[in-house]
Amino acid sequence: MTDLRIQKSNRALLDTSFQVLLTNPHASLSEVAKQAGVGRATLYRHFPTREHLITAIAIESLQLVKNSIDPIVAKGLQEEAALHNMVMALLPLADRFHFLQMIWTVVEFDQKVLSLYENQMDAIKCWIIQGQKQGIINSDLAPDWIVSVIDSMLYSAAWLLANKTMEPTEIEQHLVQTLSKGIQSNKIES
Amino acid sequence: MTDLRIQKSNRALLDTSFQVLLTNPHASLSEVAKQAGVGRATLYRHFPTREHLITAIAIESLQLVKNSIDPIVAKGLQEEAALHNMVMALLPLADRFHFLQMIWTVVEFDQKVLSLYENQMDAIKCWIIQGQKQGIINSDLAPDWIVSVIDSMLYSAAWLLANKTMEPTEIEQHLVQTLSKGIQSNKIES
DNA sequence: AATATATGATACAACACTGTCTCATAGAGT
DNA sequence: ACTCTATGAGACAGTGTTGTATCATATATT
Repeated sequence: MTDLRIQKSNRALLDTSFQVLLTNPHASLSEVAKQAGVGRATLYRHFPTREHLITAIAIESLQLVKNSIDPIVAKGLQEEAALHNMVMALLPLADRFHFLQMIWTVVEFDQKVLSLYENQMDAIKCWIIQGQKQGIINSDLAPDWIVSVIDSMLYSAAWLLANKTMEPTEIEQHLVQTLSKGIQSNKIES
Repeated sequence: MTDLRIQKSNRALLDTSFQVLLTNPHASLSEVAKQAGVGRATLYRHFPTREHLITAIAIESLQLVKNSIDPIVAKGLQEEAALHNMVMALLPLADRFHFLQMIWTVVEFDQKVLSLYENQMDAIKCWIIQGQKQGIINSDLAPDWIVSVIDSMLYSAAWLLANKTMEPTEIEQHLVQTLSKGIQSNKIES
């Protein structure tokens, strides 16, 4: 039914352009196509404009994030371990966060992408608020602040990962530790 | 001696282009000149190329940061208050950090700027290491990680400030609190 | 094997931005 | 008041990118 060639090109373009644009948000589409091992014309057949391409990557990134987060959010934030799980689930997607954050400054996003993003952030925010009610998360801090901190620390982690200045496992530990101490409720002193 | 017009144009260009490029790193120089209320030709007289302009902003930003940080680093990190002071000194310059971090991904920096930046980061790193030896800062965390976290949290703060989602004073409190708890040594339990 | 179609290569016009140049003018310094 | 010069406006060529169109070829699908 569906031509294999289409799927192959599509995947190569989606994957490669993500990598390329992550490194250089203003790489030309010639460059992207070249790196993807695909003709420039083919790129335009799959994605009519540059904006379409970026939007597609953004949507896929948000979908990946959603898939990782949803089950954890669903379980609720009733124990400290949940925060740990969240960070561990998000860390492999740090580069996707990085992409969204970076491209945001360069491109005006589609309304569809915007609402996807906001829904995602709202879900985390509600989850945080629940954690605050449960006494897990420090209630002195505004939920918006906490979400923003999680976001930016993932960015940090992604940067250090990309530049290979630290070992992935070490970054994991540091991220969980710093974040936990930074935002957890200080009521619990065992 | 020095023509006032030169100074006026130079200041307007430096200030405005910082603001404009902060919002959109790929704004054209026409746009920059227009916003600065200066002719495009004048911009090119002051800064021969786009790279010269960006380099000039970067150097000024690093200088501002240096001026704020140096006295605090000089005092050393021997008490918790020092960390507080550092954050408070850096917060007003969060947008400068934001700029450096953002432009970094877009432009290959001059070697001069690069070494300025690295010296700055090294100074903070040494200061952190000192704090670790003093038992103020958590020794489990790599200095590189801590520097990166400070950097990214400032970014967070800058973003929230820019988007006016939170009050400046509230952001200050949250920033100091989250950072302190996140990286301070946990030996001290009063 | 025969047909359909996705692809690569290439040419093309439209467009925006860069950096250079010129010239009249407004505004500095003396 | 006079001179010097920084500025604004505009024209200009060069360049790179975008998006469209065409055509022969390779490769799926049937």
